[in-house]
Amino acid sequence: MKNKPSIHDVARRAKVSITTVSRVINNATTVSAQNRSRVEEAVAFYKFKPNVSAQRLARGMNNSIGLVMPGYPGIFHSFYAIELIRGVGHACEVLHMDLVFHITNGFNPINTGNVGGVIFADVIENRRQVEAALASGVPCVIINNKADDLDVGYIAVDNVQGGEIATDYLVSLGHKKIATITGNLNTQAGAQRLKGFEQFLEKKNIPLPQGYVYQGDYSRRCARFAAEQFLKLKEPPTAIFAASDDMALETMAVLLEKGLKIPEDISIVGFDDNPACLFGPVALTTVKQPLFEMAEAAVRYLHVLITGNGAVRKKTTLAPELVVRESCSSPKK
Amino acid sequence: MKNKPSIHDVARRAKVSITTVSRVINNATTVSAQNRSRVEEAVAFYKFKPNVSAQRLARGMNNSIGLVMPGYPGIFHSFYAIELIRGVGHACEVLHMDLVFHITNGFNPINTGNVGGVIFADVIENRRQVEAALASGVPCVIINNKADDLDVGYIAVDNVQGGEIATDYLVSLGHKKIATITGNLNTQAGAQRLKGFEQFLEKKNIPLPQGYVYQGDYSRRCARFAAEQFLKLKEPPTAIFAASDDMALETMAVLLEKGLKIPEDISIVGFDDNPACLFGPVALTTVKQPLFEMAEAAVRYLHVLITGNGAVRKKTTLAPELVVRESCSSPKK
DNA sequence: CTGAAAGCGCTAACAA
DNA sequence: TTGTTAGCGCTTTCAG
Repeated sequence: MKNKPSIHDVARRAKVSITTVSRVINNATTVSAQNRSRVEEAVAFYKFKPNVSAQRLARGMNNSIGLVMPGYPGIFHSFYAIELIRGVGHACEVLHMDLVFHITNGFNPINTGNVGGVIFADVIENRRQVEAALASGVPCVIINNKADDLDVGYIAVDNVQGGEIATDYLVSLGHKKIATITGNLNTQAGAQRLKGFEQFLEKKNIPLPQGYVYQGDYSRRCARFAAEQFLKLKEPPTAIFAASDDMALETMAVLLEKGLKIPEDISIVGFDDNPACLFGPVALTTVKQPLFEMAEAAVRYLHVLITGNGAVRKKTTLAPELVVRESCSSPKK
Repeated sequence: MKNKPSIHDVARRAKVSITTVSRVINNATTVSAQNRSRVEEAVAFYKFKPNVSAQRLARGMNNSIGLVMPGYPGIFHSFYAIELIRGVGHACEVLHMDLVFHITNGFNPINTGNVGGVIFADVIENRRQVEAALASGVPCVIINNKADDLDVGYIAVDNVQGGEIATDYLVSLGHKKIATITGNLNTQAGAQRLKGFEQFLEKKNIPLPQGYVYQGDYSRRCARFAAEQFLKLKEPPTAIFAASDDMALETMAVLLEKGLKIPEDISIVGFDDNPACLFGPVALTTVKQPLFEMAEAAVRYLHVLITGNGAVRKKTTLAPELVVRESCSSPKK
């Protein structure tokens, strides 16, 4: 249980001042080659690692970013959340920032004093936390929620457009009876995908009968119920737009179990581009959203704000993209 | 962009010393009611939050824990990893510790100087990181890997036993032709579940024909291949033990597609107790391992080591448990 | 190119 | 119960 070596130990061994050691650590150019190599030797000798707390305190700045995610059940098993975590984690590693991870119930205020910036993975029931963070002065950015009423940067996918392109594709194939299984409508993504769907149908004068909109929550479970409901309708849909790939997959499973053929009997389009959908009986046609990239962009955004060098666009909207595979075709006559 | 209030501002407004403020912040009992309420008023007035870096520096101690996870592709989409993250996150929140999240490729040394303790979510290709962390003197704990050759605490499930109880159940049902789809055999869990499987079969003198062990990697993709292989055998198995629920699910899907009935034609047991397996056409019989609890236990373990109060058991092995549902029955005569 | 000295904001003896 | 006083380990002027 040895004491950790400090900058003083290194300085003593290298026979220089702690200032010089500090310079070497921070790659300052103003150190003679001789001193530099002596310091490096001493650093190696002691396996010296600077104390991050001391650095942060002295610099008055913090190179760690907080990722706050809503803690509602199931979110951590969604492709969405995982991709964000991966993207944020990866970008942090590249930029040598620490990722501190907060799960929030929406009530406990997260301690923003402790991080240099914070990413809100979504804003569902935690607006107050965003406001508190903003008020405290830490740089913030919101992912996947166009918070236009808040003075905060965001990086979001255009989910209305996502709903539209999925629907457009189905309509272009000739479908007139299109149902949807929505995501959790408390999430902006869920609400906007539905909006895109309804909006496009209206524009094309395609009716949306009662029972064609099943209010889901992104879970496989509800997709199962939804699919069963749709099948019981007197006029079952010939195509289904599911607001997540997980739900689309479960829908397909139900349909297959009932002996239906995909896409011959019924077409499905999902949302996410979850790689799990490449395998299985029928490769899923879906709407791809650049989750990983969004997450990375959020980290870079904060990095610029924290370090103060560079400029950023405050509000970024990314376009989703249709990925055509095998789960859709024209309806049978 | 106001400057953050410091303890001095609070002290000045409350007309006390900074020490008293510090005492209030840290819930010391030795503060008069009067002073306490004045400090509280001032804290509220300034919305004062202590600077965590300064606290850590002054205390010489760090209440944050690092979670190190291997970064190989796909891990973040596994039930296993997600449950660990959830468990660690939850426990950290309860204990007021920060969770700093490290994704590692096994090469970059993680900076342990920066956390009070570290949890290794598994030890696959990162033994050197564990050794480095240990050498640096930070408290460490390993989850789900019985690293008996390292002087470090661990909390692990008995995966050999897990493989045994799954096999035992199948054997007790009367099966003689049992195949397995293994996990990634580079993981201890994968190797040990296979060991339990083989060991039990040997004990019961049940032959294990060539082709009955498919070396998988926990992914759905390989489960699909495995299932197809098994079906092509001249003597297909009447039961399959899959080393993860994901693989079991995909196996069931393949079997169902081929027109087989579960469990009448073939029995399946999985591993994990992933809630996704409750739904679907046939509820999966599986081996439950307490992932969330393991993760929580790891955090508590470190918390004790870091704060120095309390005692801990250094090596903990948890027993897995069979969860019987509907995917197994006796083989047809 | 180098080092002395003054903090960063807070905690923890130690006295009072 | 309170305040004074040293640091915690590092960065950063500012002289030299």
